[in-house]
Amino acid sequence: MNEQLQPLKKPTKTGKTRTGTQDDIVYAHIFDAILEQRLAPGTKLSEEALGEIFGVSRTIIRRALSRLAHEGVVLLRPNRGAVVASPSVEEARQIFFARSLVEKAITELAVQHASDAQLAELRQMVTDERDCFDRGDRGAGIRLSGEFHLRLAEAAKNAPLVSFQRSLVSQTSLIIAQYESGNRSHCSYDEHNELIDAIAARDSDKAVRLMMHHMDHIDSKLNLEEDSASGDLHAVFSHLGLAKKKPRTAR
Amino acid sequence: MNEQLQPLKKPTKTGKTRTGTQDDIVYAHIFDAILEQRLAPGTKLSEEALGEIFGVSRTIIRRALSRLAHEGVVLLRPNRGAVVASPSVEEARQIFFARSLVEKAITELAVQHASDAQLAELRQMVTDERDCFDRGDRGAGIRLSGEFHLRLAEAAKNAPLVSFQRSLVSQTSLIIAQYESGNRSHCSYDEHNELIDAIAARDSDKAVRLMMHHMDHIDSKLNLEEDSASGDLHAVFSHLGLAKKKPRTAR
DNA sequence: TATACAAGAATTGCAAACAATAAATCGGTG
DNA sequence: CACCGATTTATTGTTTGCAATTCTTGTATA
Repeated sequence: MNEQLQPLKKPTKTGKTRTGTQDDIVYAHIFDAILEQRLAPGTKLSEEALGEIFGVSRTIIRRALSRLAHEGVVLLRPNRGAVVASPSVEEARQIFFARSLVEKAITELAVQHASDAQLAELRQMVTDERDCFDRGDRGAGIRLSGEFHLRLAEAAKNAPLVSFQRSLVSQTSLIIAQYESGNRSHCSYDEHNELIDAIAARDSDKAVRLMMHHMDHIDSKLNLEEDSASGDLHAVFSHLGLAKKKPRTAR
Repeated sequence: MNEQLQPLKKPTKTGKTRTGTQDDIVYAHIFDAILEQRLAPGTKLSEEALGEIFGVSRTIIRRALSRLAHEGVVLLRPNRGAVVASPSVEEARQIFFARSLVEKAITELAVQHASDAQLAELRQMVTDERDCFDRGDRGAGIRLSGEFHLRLAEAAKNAPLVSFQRSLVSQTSLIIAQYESGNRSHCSYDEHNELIDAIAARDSDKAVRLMMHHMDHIDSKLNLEEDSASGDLHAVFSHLGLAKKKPRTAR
């Protein structure tokens, strides 16, 4: 009577077998679902529904949602529940700016501090990433691409930057899933490999240059110029210019 | 019977009258107490005790502690409760590195985007800060000094950076409270004023130079070289050299 | 005397019940 | 027929109680 449908294993395909607390497991499941776009931006995340799905109480769900909100992939409106975040173009720009800043610093630090073991692990991740795209699993590919940057941050050995990077990568993945233009060739694993080479050679200038180019590359793949179809109805129909102003002149 | 001892007003002396949800109120109270060093690093934060103090349930306390843990001012150990964080020297270095990075970017952005109203508000904050130090309220001074940098980040108009800055400023305040050397003349409100002048003049180079100097100044006021008294008993008494090695040679 | 073990106490983790708030539907009215 | 308001419903916010884990302290033994 106490047994769950399934004792809630973590879904990550990356070999993370760490069987964390329920909290972490639910968090990871929702997180992955969002980043793999199985949960579209704007989707409402009902506490009760999620609790039933995962076989846990709302307390757990609530905490997981709180963590996700902290990372910016979930929007938590008071008394109105949680929805999958849908970054606006302006927010996307801000995130990219911050991320470029952080990636530059991380690259410089990684050149100084990355161990050979960490570099080997990064290479393995690039391989996994390529496999995903070859297999056609675009969602997992995007997620692994993000995890690559997160691991690189860990190699930089600066805890606050890692934490910030985690948030930025999550949101970036969301943006990519939301704004990426048609061609799916954003798969940048070769750029990742070049980057590892430069870091392994301890060539700071080259590594930074590659990273910046990589960022520009990702950015250029998105169509952030005009608002693509968003959930904002007002924005969608604003060009019609037939907004019904409330007839009451003063109140 | 439902009435509280005091309906939990926010403690901030900065005029933030926004009466948020209970969650926010408790969060702000603990936050300020830590930053003003009324709660020393290492202090255990019992959920039940705090709940009784604030007149709310453990649930609220728990959430507040979770937020504080996210910002790094509280350490949340599973099944072991929460304690006020006590950053190590290495952690302090990492935080300062990240913060210098972020402050530089924020300064550049603030030069571009800060409105006159925001600059006026910043000047007011510096005045308040000076008043605090004149009044001898060191704790509040440290906190206001941090809030100045947070407001400056808001003037930069980049939400992710603001969020990160909030975390960094909190931890920096904790570090200052923990590691500041004797002389209390760290009060850097004049440097803050100079900084505002440069930003108001839209002189990016000068503003950045002043900010970097300001960071170095704060850094130099700390004695991060040797571990000062921490909660680690082993470290405190290590010089005595009478550590009892466990007699068992192998096990 | 020091170590190992065990029982007790205290504290956190979790879940279900209760209360409050916002959305939605239905009915009334100009 | 459109618009405004009250009731109903659904969902979130909060409290309380129970279960599980950990820390402490006391006791026995080598």
